[in-house]
Amino acid sequence: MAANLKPGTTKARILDTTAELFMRYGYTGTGLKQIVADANAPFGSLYHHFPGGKQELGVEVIHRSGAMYLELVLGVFDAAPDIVTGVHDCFAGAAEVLRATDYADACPIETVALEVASTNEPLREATAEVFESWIEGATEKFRAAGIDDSTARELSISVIALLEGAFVLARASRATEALDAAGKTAAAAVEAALRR
Amino acid sequence: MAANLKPGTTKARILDTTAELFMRYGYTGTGLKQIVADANAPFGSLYHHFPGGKQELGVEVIHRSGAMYLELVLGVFDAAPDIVTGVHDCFAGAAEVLRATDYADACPIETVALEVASTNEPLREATAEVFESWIEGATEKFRAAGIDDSTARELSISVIALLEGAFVLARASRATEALDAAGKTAAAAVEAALRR
DNA sequence: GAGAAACTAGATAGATCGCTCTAGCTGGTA
DNA sequence: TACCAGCTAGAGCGATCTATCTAGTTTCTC
Repeated sequence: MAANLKPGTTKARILDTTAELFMRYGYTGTGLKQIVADANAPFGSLYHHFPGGKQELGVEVIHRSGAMYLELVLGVFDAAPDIVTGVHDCFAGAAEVLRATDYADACPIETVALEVASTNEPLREATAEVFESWIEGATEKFRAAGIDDSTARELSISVIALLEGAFVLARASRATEALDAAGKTAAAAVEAALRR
Repeated sequence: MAANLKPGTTKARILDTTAELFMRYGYTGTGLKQIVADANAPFGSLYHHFPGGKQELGVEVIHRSGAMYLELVLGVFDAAPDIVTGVHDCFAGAAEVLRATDYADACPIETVALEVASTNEPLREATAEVFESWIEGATEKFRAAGIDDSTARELSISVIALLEGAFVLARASRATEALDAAGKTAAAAVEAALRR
């Protein structure tokens, strides 16, 4: 966990920089030299804070980014008057961020998840844990709105899949049409579950 | 296009091998040395057939894999008695392939699409073209079933996003739960569009 | 203020990256 | 047979990759 870690420290700068680079260039596409350069950190510090090297850094970044993103999305949910609006706002917000960052900042771990799924067990497990935490977080919200357990979980998985899938299409096409369409479908799926 | 290309030739072997490696290891994660080794091809042949190097090879692999996958999915669609069953069968078939290949063979271009979206324009455009061809192919099927144009396109995007997103979750968790859930949601979305 | 621990700093090793280069081989045509 | 593309074959280049190593600096504790 990246708890009680003072912001602005070398370690925090390395983690934040790495998270950003992972979003844009992926795991294999991000070099350690580039990380320390962008983070204004000396190379030695990297291996001091992460003796396990790139893999240990990657695991920590995934957990950290995953936790931050969960909080961000739950915040959007809590600010909305109901869960249908909440889901809609998540997709709309994601579209806005994507446009503002020239289609770079989408999901912080999606690219890494696909890259490492067949090559690096510790990293794969980290991404699986993050996705599971997102699913559980969303399931809790849907259950609280009166949707039964099994439906709530299926719905959570589908909404997250819609978001992740739309990110791929949106980044490839450099357009937010996919996020708009997926957002509509996600909201409709939630409405249908509520009516059941 | 990879039309009229005899199978078994050096060029075809290179293309097929590269496509498989891209699925498992992504674009940056796949080395040219590994490609020629796996394809049983000499290094010189690679640059003879693809003077533009890795990028030209990548573009051709993306177009080729994209066209093959489109045909595969349309085949599943045509074999089904109706489009709701067709969509369901696509997700079920994908789950089966994933299980059979130890969660390696999902979408042939998704990983590459995310990797190159912010780093390589020609490759990014190739992935965007493939996704657009898939969207148009699905839209045509839905329109043929009586769904209006704009709804059909939104539905196509959503179904593809569900599939791509489920691939990420399934490969990360090494389980097909996400494909099952996304498949149910996709089928429900198609049913809803038909009832409109 | 002394000593230990934490951290910074960067040169460098060894492997691998994409790519270029020159030869040699093969099959079809004159 | 002579020739010429098309293709095969792989050595090797400069750059870059992750990781290790030693040394210097700062910060905290007693």
